[in-house]
Amino acid sequence: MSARSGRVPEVVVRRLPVYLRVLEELNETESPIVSSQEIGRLTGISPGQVRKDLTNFGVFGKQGVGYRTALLRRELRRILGLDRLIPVGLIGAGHLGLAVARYDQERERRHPGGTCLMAIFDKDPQKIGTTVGDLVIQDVAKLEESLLALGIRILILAVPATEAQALVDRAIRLGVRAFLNFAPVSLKVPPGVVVHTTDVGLELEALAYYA
Amino acid sequence: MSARSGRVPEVVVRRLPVYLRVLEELNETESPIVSSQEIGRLTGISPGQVRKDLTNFGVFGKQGVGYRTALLRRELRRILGLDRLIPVGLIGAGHLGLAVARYDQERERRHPGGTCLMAIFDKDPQKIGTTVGDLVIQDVAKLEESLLALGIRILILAVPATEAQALVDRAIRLGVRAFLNFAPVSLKVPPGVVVHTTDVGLELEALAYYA
DNA sequence: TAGATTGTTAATCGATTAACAATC
DNA sequence: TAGATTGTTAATCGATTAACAATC
Repeated sequence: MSARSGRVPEVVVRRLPVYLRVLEELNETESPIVSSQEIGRLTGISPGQVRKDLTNFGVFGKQGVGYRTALLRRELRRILGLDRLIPVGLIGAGHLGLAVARYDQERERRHPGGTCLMAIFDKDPQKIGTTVGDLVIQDVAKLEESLLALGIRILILAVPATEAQALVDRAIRLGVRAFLNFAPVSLKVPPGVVVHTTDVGLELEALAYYA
Repeated sequence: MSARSGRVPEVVVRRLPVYLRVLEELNETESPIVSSQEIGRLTGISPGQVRKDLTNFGVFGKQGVGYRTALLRRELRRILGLDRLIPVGLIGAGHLGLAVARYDQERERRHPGGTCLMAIFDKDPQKIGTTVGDLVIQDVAKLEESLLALGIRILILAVPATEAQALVDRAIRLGVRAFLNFAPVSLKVPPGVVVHTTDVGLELEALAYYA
């Protein structure tokens, strides 16, 4: 989880998709306008926080009125870069990797646009060539050429802990700067590269404290 | 992600399993003693932070020397409650649920003790009765009696967003106070109940900002 | 206009870092 | 003892909250 050079705190960037989600769920006709209070109620984030977060990126509301739902939704998509196709790759077609792939394909079906899973890699010859949805699992040996050909900009890692670092290093060399890591290992990356790690083991052990 | 009444910040509790992991990976004979500097190097957390976090729970080191590896490991397990069996349940035997179950069974095989997945629930009659490792998938209709019988204290949710809140409410009524939620929805829980949500969709959208 | 809600500043809160006395 | 490292306090940093002027 490396900080990026930019000026907007990561904690703010992580809240933007939460705002976007409630805006996507709001009915356009019923709620053409939405207030920071309403967004706060739907997300559990304070209205002041919502307004402060948004002002990091510009002025989107009208005083005394609120935010135009459609406009704010569009702006958030633009800020996050989701107004364009963002090709995503996945390495590791084990149980977890396949689950994430299917989960994401379903998510894309419901909310098209933005991130799009475009390649799955594995090193197991038994898996290479088989399909997941409309994707064919590729040999990870061809990672470099495939990442470049598809313009992959986010890479999901669902591989054993021992293999994750080497794969990240290879992908960074090709210009990938954003990783979602499911391997139970903390990855070393240079400044400007962001890694979000989701580690079920660590989560359970932290929850044990409260259980 | 609700705050707990206790005095130790959640951000500290979340670092404890990270410390524990490096202590478990350290070779006892090679490193009978470990310094905060070494822990810091292995985790990417500053040595001062390591010491400060630990002093929330007591005095475990020796000035001028460091921490006895075995002792600190044992103390961290005790602090987190991992010195006793913590029964864990899982609802949802879809792709993601099954992947998490298998991932966790593998984790337990390698590091026995502490959290232990003891029940899997689903509502699909086709899945009920089938096995995952040595666990038989149970009917979620029997959630209440099974949670009580097994003494489940952490519940993992791998169900559709629409079903998560109702299931959390049922489990809270039975005394479950810790949840690991994979459903793409923010759950409302009373004070004293902790929910850690892992949402692949939100993660990807936040990463899009950096991609 | 009166009422409402934003954008923004100032105050508060909390976490991290720096630094060092204690002490092994 | 001399060197090293903890435990702890003070200083810094950053994020959240409160409050309100601007203005629709």
